Parts: sequence; structure tokens; C-alpha cells
Amino acid sequence: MKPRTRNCHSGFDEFFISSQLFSKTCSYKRLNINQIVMEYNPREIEQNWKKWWADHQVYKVSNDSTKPKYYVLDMFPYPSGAGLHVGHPLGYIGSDIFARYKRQQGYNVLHPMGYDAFGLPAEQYAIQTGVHPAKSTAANIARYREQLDKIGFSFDWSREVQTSDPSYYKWTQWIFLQLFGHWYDTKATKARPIEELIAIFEKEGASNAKAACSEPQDFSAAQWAAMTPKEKDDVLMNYRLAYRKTTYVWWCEDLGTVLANDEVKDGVSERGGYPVERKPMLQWSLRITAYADRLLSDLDTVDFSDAMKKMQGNWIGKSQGAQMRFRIADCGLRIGEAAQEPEIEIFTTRPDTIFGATFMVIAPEHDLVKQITTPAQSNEIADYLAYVNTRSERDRMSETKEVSGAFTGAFALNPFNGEKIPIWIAEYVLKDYGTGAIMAVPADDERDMRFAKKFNLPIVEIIDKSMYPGATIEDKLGKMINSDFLDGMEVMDAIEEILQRIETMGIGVRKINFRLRDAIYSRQRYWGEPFPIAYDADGVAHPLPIEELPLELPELDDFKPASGAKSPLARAENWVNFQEGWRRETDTMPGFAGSSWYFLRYMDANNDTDFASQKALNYWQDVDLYVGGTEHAVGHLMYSRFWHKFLYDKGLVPTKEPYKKLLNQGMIQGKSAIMEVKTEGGNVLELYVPVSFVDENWRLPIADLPKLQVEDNRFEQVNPSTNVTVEKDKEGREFIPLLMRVEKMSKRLFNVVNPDEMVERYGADCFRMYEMFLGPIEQAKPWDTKGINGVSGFLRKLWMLFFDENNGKPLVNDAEPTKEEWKILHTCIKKVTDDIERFSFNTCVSSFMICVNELRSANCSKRAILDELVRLLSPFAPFTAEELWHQLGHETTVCEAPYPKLNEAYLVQDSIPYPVSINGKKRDLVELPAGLSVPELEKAALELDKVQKWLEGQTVKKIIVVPGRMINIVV
RNA sequence: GCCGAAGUGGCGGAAUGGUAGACGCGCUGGAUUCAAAAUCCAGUGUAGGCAACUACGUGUGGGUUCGAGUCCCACCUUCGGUACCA
Repeated sequence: MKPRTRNCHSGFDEFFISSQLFSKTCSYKRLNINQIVMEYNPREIEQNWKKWWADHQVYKVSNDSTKPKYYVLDMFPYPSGAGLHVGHPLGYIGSDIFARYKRQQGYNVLHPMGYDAFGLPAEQYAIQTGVHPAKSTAANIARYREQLDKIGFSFDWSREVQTSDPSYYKWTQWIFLQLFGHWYDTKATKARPIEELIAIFEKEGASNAKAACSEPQDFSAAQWAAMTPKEKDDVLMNYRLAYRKTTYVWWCEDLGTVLANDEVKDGVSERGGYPVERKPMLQWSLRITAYADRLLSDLDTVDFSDAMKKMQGNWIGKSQGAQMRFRIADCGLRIGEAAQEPEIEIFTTRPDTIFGATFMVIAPEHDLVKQITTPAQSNEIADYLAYVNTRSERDRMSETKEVSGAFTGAFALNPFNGEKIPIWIAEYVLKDYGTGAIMAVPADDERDMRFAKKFNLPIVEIIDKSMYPGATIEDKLGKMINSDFLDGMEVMDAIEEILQRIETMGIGVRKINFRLRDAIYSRQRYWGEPFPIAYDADGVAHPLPIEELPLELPELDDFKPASGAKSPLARAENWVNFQEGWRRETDTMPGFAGSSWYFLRYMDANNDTDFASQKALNYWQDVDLYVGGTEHAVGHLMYSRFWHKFLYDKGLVPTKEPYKKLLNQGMIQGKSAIMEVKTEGGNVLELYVPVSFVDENWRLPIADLPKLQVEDNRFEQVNPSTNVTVEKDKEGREFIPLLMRVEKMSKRLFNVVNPDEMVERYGADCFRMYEMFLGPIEQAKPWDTKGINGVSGFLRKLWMLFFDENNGKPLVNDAEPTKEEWKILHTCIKKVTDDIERFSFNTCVSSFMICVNELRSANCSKRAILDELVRLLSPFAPFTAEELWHQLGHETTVCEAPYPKLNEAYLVQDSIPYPVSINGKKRDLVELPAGLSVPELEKAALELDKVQKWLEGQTVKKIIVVPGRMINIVV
């Protein structure tokens, strides 16, 4: 394009009414005036329309609308100090396109954004620098907002939420108190107020209460009445949905806090990668396990990917089996010491294999260990327990093939044949799962087999799988052998038979077990929601009155954990000891607290009297489309589904599930540039080179080395003449070749690409479309700026349909489009609409390119065509579309302009190109009139010269004709 | 181990069981230019051939089908999840 005068309007009003730049020559009347020179200048367009949209509150959404609702939600970000990189907006762009598309289709679209603003990094930063987390968080949020605004999202910012804002966490605390004040009725399968449980206790005691609880309770109404308030409180804690209990938790010394299961990966903390250990601590937990079954079965009702459902299903880990008790053989040992005869209770999914149970294993932490260990074995057991104690989680995970254990000296009795079964303890049995004890069947379980082999324990074959070749040990297939009354039965029948016998004998019950654990809800941190809980002198937990919410975080200037695994809040003594004899809870809530319900707050974000009004909740219902990364599969998504179900039980939300459809965007990876430097010791050192220094052939020009060395002293050791490889190109320029590695985009790896730079250089619309063009949104892919020119060129070509390439004069005219031109447009409408519906945004961009290329070849600048094209494009390139929309003479925003309607009539073809194949191999292509009958098509195909040639000496066996598609001749 | 997703040109990637490689990048040649950038035009899966054309081509090996990138079976590789869950 040739240089030409710039159109420098800086705002809508100025632009339309009295632009001084233009008013000298003419009063601006858009396309009617030919003198105006219009060059595609995305930066100016963006500035103007950003302001105009804000001034006109284009994206403000009303809760009061007769339009159907549609709720498009992004997972809100944690505002980190590093700012956004090009990977973050991928999902936001996809959801924004969809939101805009739905808006144009006439929906009232809720499309909000906010910040998950409590969290560890801000606090770590505060410990290091003394900057208050609130301050650094606010600065990070400001930065995020600035970056987001540049990309042209259609968020309704009047609904922004920040989880660290007291007006928000007031309601997080409120929901917590609701959880605290409820128990789960397993018969009615719903949460009920704790008062109703107390009423049951008063009337009939605990024996008949069907409730989810930590420890099964058994007491009469009279016993309940006799309890002290503290004792009652202890009992109720077993039932509350938010409860306090001493549990083995993941303790992370370096972070100074406990972590939830999903915050621990591979035996180290997910954040920071620090070691973690199992430690018994008194902690708040949420009884998510009460909802395990519903969380699993309701997966059928939502539109998540199968992979996602599977992941959640695995995490919940439902298994059916039997829980049964084994008597312990009286060896005249310590059994007399116990109040009742000790029994060992196990869980098994395979009760049918009981005759193959040649030993029992209980977890080292199991309560029975002390009781049943014989004097002869006590040293051995003590040694083993000491060994287990030295083992970190990491050790335990890294050598799962290695078995270890010790014999307690005690024996259990097989209830069916009275045989004595030795009882061992071993690491591989977990205290937390099932009953923490198993019957080991080495013949039918790989782990038990390894254990039996190592300790020379007997192995009794109990299933004959010979008639099922290829069946694995896990398959419930085969015929029972060596199993007394089960002999000859199929496994599935044997399971049923033995279950009945177990129940008849009263030694056990059918039982469903879940892998899912209750969620540890306490964190020994400062930067989180304070618990609205205070303890009286007896240590009974009391909820704060609702009127006192929010309980705000006290000011602190030292954020380090207090001594003895205490939260930093313990330092705020006046705050903690707020009232004589009372102490506030000093732990704070975990990161997932605020994010478990934020999507509800957006519906009515500024409500002071409720977390959201019932009117708003009933209008918006649930999230229609939720876009975010898979990494939240077992954390956030599970917790928020759980909270939502609880609120549903309370009648506070209208739907059982919060998210109808989940779209998981893939990660955009970075390409790291690695320089290999030989060290003096002869080793090779890998240095990450900032990507800004890397040329298109993935090399570092030697000429740039000094600059790099100034910026980054790691490179001072690099010497081109000694310790790195150097290549020369044709012109004799020297380069250091670099390795390329595709990995996570991260500051640490110097491979971060900043969206601001992309927007600055190519414009927001180009950036948006290029991110989409990169590939399927759900797929992980490396960022590569190279291809962006293609999209940039497309937008310019689009512009040139409106303005002359050489002199910038407007080209739009009112001529009647030809049939061919309509077809070009409507082909595009069809393809783009279909593809948006299936979230295939990359192919949408291709379709736009094809459309614009074809309109250009047709020299078409007809208003009727362009008007629709602009509307079609506006979800993808909102700035450019808005500008062109107004250039076409419209006064209102293109965001509200109706989405183009497909007219299939324009797509009807007069003639169809038919590929003609012989034996499935394409041999010719022939253009035939549409509407020919099958015999006519056959005849036409056979008459083709090329076909004649190929058919020479062959007999035609069959002709397959798919009208409108293809013709295949079989010879 | 187990569960899930995916393997297509130099690259990102297209293809309701029906013309494999759309669209874009890159590359090659040409136009324009003093020159370059930008832009425009043409070409571009591999091999053979001046060409028309021919053969081969979607991780590997089988199968179903008139026809397979697509469906079925087995295997290999990569990436994600999970990790002794009884």
C-alpha cells in the first residue's frame, strides 16, 4: 500500500460530527464523499471504538429482559505478577466470539469477568518484600485489566468480582456458615439444617439417623440429653457439612500450610513443587464425600468431554463391594484388654475370593496395630513403623513396585472355614481408604501377589480363567475353584452368593466406597477468607451472627506463618481475642473457596442483602457455556459442583448443575530456545535464550550476543570462539544455532510472548483471529508468531473491499449483487455458523479468508453483500467490524446488529463437479448439470474419453452413483 | 501399570465413509522498484518425465467396504490425567 494521509480521528463524536481534519475539505458524510482517504489503521480504530463502547455501555447486561438468556463464562484468572501471556486469552477469545454470536442472535448474554484474587503467590511476595498482598493484588489486577481491555472483550465489567473483596467474601463466609449449619441426610439424599438432626437425636438418639458422618455414632436419646455442650458439639462435628476434625493432611513445610489432595502432585506441592508430608492436624474440612454419588451420576446430565467426565469419575472412584468383619483368633494375648472382642473390618470388591485370602494387611497407622501385635513381634513392628515414618510421600510413590511390611503375630479367622489368616501391616494399604484393612488374595491381586512372593506367604488359586483366554486379573471372569460352596460358579454369581451369605451371617454388609476424600478447608495463611467462627472457653465452635459478616482480615505487617504451624492471623491478638474467653479461628479458607460460587455472584454482583437475588438466579439459571483449562478437572470443577448442589438442596439455586456445557481450551505452549554451552568440566550447560533474541531460523546472531550479555549475565560465560557451536550463512554472518523445545510458557523458560506486543504490532482483531486460526481451540499447540501475517493480510484485503487500494477512496456501491456474489457470501455464512456452533473457530477464519478472496476476484464492493459480511465477522474482529459498520452508514453498534440469515437458495448449484473413479481411484472430473437422474449420470460418466480409455478391455461390473457427490465404476 | 486424547506436506492445520492436503505460513519463479520492504501474479505432497501423464502417499500391520485419514482388530510413538483405591 502506498503511503497516504492519515485519518486521525480520536473519538466517535469528533469523527462523525466535526472532525477538524476533514471539515476543511468537506463535512463528513461517510461514504458519500469521495475525498476522504481511508487507510486501515487498527490502532486508531481500536482506540475510538473502545471508548465509544465504554461511553455507550454497549456491553452492559440487564437482568430485566424479555430476551432469552445465555450465559457464557470464562474461568476467572488468578492475577499473577507476570501478567498475561498469549496463552491466557485463547479461551477468552473463543468465549467472546461465542458470546457476541449469541448476542447478535438475539439472546441476552451474560459474559462477565473477575479475579480469583486470594492466593499464595501474593502472600509469598509479601513475605519477601513486605508489600501488602492487597496492594500487589490490586496492582496485578490493574495490569490484567489493561491487557484484557486491549483485546476487545465484550465483558460487562459492572459485574466484576474479586474474591478478596470483603463485599464478595462476605458471601463466601455466609455459604461456609450454611455448610456448617447443615448435615447430609443419606436417605433423603439432601442437606438438611443441623437443628433437624438435633431434633432427631433428642427424640431417638443416633442409631436411626441416616446421615453422612466422619465417625459412626451410636447413642440413645437419653445419652444425648446427658451430654455436655462440648460433647454435643463434638458429636455434631461428625455430621456438619463443614466440620473440624483431626485428620492426616498434606503438610507443606516450605509453604507453611496444609494442602488439599488436588493441590499435591507427585508427592510435592503443585504450587512451588515443595515436599509435602502426611501429618495429623485439627482442620476444617468440607464433606464433599456426602455428595460423591450425585457428583458422579449427574455427570450424565452435563455436556462435558468424555475425557473430563472420566477424570472426575476416576477422582470420585466409586467401587462396590462388601465391608466385613473377621474375628481375631484368640491367642491368649492382649485381647482381654479390650472392652470387646477385637475384630478386623475390611473392605473388598471381591468377596468371592475369600477362600484365597491367605493373609490380611492393615495400614501401619491403623488403630488395631498396637492392640494385636504379639510380644514376639513387637520389635519387628516397631522397626517397621519407624521405617514408614522416615519415608516421604515422594519415596512412597517412586517405588510402588517395592513391597515392604511386617507381621503382627496375630491371626484373623476366615468366617467360612475357620482357617487362621496371619495379619500383617504394610505401606501399600492406606489408612484413608475403605477401612484401612484388606484381606489379601495373592492369586487374584497383583499387589497381594508381590507381597506374598516377597514374604513367602501361600498362594491359593481360586479362579479358573482357562476358558477366557486373554482375560486379565482384573476381569471378573472365570469359574471358582478351591472355594468350598462357591466351586464351579461364575465369578459374578459367586459374588452375589457370598454377599448374601455374609449378610445372613451378620458379619458384613454390601458397601459402596469412594476414593474421593473430604476436602481439607483450612490453610495456615494470611491472604484468604477468615473463618466466621469463634471458639468459646470450652473450645466449642460458634458461627458468627450473619449481621457481623463480613469478618474482615485484620491488618498485619508480618505475613510469615506464626510458630507451631499457626496461621499468621494468630499474630493479630486483638482480633483473635476479640472478647473475654473467646478466640477467633486463625486459619483462613483455601483458594477454591471463592471460586466455588463466583459464577452465581456475576448474576447479581452488587447485591448487599443476598449472594444473589432469587430473581436474578431464576433468570440466569446456570452457565450455558463454561470455558477453561482441563487442569481444573478435579479441583475447582468438583468443588463448585458440590457447592452448587448444596445450594440446590437449600432451594437457593434453581439447577442441579452449575455448568451445562464445558469447553476445555488447550494450552498454548512456548517454544524455548536453548543454547548449549560446553563447560570446563566437559559437560554441556543449557542456557535458555529469551525468545526475543532468536531469529526465524532459531539461531542467535553473533552480532546480538553482546547485547544479550549486557541484559543477562548468565551469558557472560559464552565465548563464540571456544565453548559454543558457530555457523555461517551465505553472506558470512555468524550464528549460534539453538535447540528448540516446546514446553509450558513461563517466565522461567524465557519463552513468554506478550499479547500486548502482538496487539500493538498487528491490532487486536488480527491477534484475536490469529489465536483462533492457530488450530482447534481444544488442542495444545505451540505459539508461533510467523503465520500472523496471513491474518493481517486478510484484514487489509477486507478493508480494500471498502476502500480503494491505491487512493483510499470508498468503493461501496448499491449495485444489485449477482447470483455468484450471493453464493460467495452465503457459503461463508453457512460455514461460519456451522463452525461456531461446533467451536471450530480456526475453520471460521479460513472461511472468511476464502470469502474475501473471492469477493476481491469478483471485484465486489456491493453494500448488500458487505453489510452482511461485516455482521458475520463482528464476533471475530469486533473493532474493524464496528468501524466498517459505521462506514456503511449505521448509527448503532454492530454488536447488536442481527446475525446474518442463511438463504439456502443461494447455495443451489446449477452444475456439480463429479469425480469419476474406477475401482475407487479418481480418474476424471466432470461438470454435470444438477438434477440429472442416476442413469443419466452413469451414462455421462461412461461416455467420458478418459473413462473409455481406462475401461478398454474391461467389463463394467457395477456403477455406484451418489447424486451430488461422486461416481464410481467397478470393473 | 491403568484411563484419556492425538499421530496427515518443510510448518500450523482442512476434510457428514465419497476429488486427501482447504485456508494460512514458508519456499521458488515472475511483475513492480534505483534497490529493498510491502504488494500483486504463478507454482509448490513425494518419485519418474520436456510434457501429457504415471506410480506411491494420512504412525505400522491386518480387516470391513464399490470406496477408508475417517469404521473394526493388533501394535508403535507423543502428549495429558492418575498412581499401591483393596
